[in-house]
Amino acid sequence: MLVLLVEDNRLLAKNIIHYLELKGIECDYAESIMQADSAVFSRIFDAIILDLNLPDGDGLEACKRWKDQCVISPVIMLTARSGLQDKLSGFEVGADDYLIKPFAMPELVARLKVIAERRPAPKLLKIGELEFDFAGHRVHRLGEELLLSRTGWKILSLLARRSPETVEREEVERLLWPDCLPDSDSLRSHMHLLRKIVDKPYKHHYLHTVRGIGLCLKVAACEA
Amino acid sequence: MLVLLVEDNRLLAKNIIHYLELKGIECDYAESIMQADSAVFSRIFDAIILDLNLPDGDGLEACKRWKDQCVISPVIMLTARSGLQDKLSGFEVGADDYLIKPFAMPELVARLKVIAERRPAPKLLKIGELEFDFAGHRVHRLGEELLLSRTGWKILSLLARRSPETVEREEVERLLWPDCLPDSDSLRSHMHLLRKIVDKPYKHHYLHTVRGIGLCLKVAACEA
DNA sequence: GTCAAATCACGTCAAAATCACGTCAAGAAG
DNA sequence: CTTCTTGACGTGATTTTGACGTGATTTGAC
Repeated sequence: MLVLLVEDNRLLAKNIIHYLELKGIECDYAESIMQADSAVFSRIFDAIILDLNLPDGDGLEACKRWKDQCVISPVIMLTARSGLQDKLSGFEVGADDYLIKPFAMPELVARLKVIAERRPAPKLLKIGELEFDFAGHRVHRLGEELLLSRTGWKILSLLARRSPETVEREEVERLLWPDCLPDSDSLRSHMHLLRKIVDKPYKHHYLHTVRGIGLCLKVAACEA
Repeated sequence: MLVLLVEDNRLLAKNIIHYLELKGIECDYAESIMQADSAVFSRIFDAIILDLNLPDGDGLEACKRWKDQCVISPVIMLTARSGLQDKLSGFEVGADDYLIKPFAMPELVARLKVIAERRPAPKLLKIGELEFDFAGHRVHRLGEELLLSRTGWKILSLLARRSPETVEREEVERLLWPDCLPDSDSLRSHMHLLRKIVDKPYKHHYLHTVRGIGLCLKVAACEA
């Protein structure tokens, strides 16, 4: 089991990580929302432990954003906010469980196990004629499956999660080549390949280039 | 949504039922374990609210029995027993959530909604011609038992639990070698062995490779 | 201000390099 | 003995690279 711990209190974090590892649970660690974002979108966790008071923003917002963007991993909120309204806000933005500080480690582990083993049924995201299944890593257009390469899927799913926002070129490149951006501009080729599969065979085009900015995936105005 | 409320305090029960119905949640009612048993085995509930102190026995035992007998409805325990050990016992026997009395109705509803949407972790599972017995660590295909190695079982059961999701290669490897991922790619060999037993002797193939992503086990489109 | 040249961002394509995977067999570990 | 690991090989898919064309945008001299 692999969990992501998002917690800015380093001492507490260290204790949690240590305890989880004793219990055979592997643990990635983020101490800010920014760090958490890049972790969440780069791999799938069996669960995310989310503190709500973070230096660079509110955990509630982050959780809502993740759920809106079809992040599958279940989220357990870990916080000192103990009011009923606080809890309800947590569940409102998609939390799978809510544990109040101070808490007992064994209870955290018990709840982690429950939410990790019983995942929510995968939801499908529809954008026009496109239908995304993030859990199955598949896309369909008008019922037909689009056979994408690994890179093609990565690009398209990022754009879908952000749709109809425009995603900056650089961000797409960071997703594809996290270590070092390529000297040449091979993203162009990938977009070409992607378009050939996603848009070319169909009437309407969903992949758009915003010159000088980046890329976006959205329903064409004329179609809507 | 249909829930089963198991609670011997009639006044509290009436309040809960009333509140749930306000929220559009249908509610069956049992005031003893005996009544609960007959309800649980006669229909499938989206969730079961289970009080632990009942006139004819302990809720913990009932819960354990249900889970042992593959009742898939999630159970939320509702009790005055607030000790850590009580909670752990609850999760131990398969509870999906644990709420301490006194509680706020809106929180109960929020938690009900979360657990009702989750996919259950069954002990028996059928996927096409395959039949899994997770407790007994056995698989049958068309009635014949498949004799798997320890590793083979681990891989296949993970894929089955997640079916029809695609499980990332890395996650399968983490399951097999929790400590350190192997330098060489021996998962390929295991898949080869596994396919020889699971798929090769039969017409339809269930094990699929999603190139660049991972593996999945599912009923082929053409078969359905 | 305006016009043309230079520059830039992008689409297109194909060849080459690389990678992921299925297959198998021999050896190691239990 | 069975099971697991390793490594080698072949194949086809994927990714990268670089070259070329086009139209937009900037630049700078007039």
